[in-house]
Amino acid sequence: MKLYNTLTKQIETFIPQNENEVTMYTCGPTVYYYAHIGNLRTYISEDILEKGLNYLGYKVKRCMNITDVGHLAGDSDTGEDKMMTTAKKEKKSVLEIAKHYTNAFLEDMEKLNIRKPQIISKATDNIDMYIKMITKLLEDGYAYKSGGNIYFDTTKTPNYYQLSGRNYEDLMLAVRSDVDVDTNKKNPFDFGLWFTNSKFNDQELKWDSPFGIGYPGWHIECSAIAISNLGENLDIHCGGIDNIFPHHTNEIAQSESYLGHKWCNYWVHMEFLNDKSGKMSKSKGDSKDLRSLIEKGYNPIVYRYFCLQSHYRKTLTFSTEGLDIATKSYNKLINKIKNIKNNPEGDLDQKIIEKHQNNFKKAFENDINTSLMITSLYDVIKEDTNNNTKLYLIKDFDQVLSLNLLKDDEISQELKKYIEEKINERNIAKQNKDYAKADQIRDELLKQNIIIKDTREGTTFEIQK
RNA sequence: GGGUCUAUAGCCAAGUGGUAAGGCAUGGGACUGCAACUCCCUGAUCGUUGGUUCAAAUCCGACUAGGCCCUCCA
Repeated sequence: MKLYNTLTKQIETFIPQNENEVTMYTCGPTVYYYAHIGNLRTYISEDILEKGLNYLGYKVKRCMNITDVGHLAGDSDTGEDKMMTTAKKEKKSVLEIAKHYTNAFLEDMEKLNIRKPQIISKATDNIDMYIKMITKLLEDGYAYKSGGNIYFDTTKTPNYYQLSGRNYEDLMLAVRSDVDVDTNKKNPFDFGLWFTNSKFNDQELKWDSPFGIGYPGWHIECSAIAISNLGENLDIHCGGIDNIFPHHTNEIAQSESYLGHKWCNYWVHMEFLNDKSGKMSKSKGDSKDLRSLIEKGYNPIVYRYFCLQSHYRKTLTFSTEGLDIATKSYNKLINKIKNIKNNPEGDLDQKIIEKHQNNFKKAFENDINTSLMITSLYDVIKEDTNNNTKLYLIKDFDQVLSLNLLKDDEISQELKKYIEEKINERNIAKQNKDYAKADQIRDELLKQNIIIKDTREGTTFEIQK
């Protein structure tokens, strides 16, 4: 298995610390609004990574956080807490907001066939661990108290800039003039671990701690949740590419300072979903969430298919045209599979099976080459072999792809009977050359999203989703 | 401005030194009462430009364009 590692900027052979089990941490959402489809692209890629590793025979222990403590909402220092902003707007408590959008997030995951991570942990459930870590970091001299807050001293970690590929001087040059400097910090890139004295006085959730009543900084959460759930040595840490700096950089600094040794071996970052103008994001105000796609009639699984055609380390341009094309392509694919499914025959050909499984594996092992994985699915469909062998392989691949390739349309007996009667009626009309009536029946069914198909074997139907 | 990534046909893309996979779309044909479905056929010398090499889309340099990060964001 080859994976691109942001830490070394190279494609490396993946070797987990335990032979058969992989620990995987994936940064989760901040639940102040519906997840953006760009966020969801990242989770789809992570899902493929997890299932692909399963396919190769690894057990995967995956953990994800849910951020339900606030982060700043605005770009400037007038910004307020995101969770607070929504809470005020919707006249609910911060926790009610968090609960609502956490559930919505889990529903989105389910609709996209993303497996729920084995461990999901809320930021607000881990305060004790933050306190434990911060206490030790203070004791060991990695952190300091200033102006009522606790900060991490970035000059204490020699490899602070490795992940981001920057250095102190570059960052100094890059300091933006429109953000006020926090005068409590010793060094400009130090970051807060615990705040009791925020510039923003509207943080709703606060906890008691040895450092005073306050709330945790933005980075300690992931470190603490990862370490307490997955142990001191992590195999893979995933997240969106924008997390490289500062979030993951800071995670490494605080985690390794706390642990006293290297923490995570492989850092895997997912590229963005853009539109023609560039990055799509919640803060940009274009609220492209999965719900709005479904309202427009798109199948969530088509969005998954759309994402899988591309590669996780390449920006993908989102457009409705692109999604329309993906819809056609996906429907065609499903149709082809249906034809195979309707004519099961033959004994499994182990040689063929092995050949295609190897191709599929190779595609995955090549830094998660999902578009090649899809290609190998098409290769199976085109292969000169019996249908049962094809079905076996399609089912096998779909364990990873999760595109509902073999899912049956759930249809009630009454509906089926009704449609069959209508088809029968139409065929009689056709025999009598009463095409007006035949077309009328076809249109009538179409209005109910039922599509009629005249094949050589007879007339079949399909329910449009 | 600094860092970093990307650049293959209309779109998504494979390709990791030996003369460009695949999917969708387009056009043509078969099938059909018409249509849809299905099937067959159909397209690019790889951003530009130098260089290395017997040989480059593939390696190196320059340039151009674009994305992302540098502020919470997948």
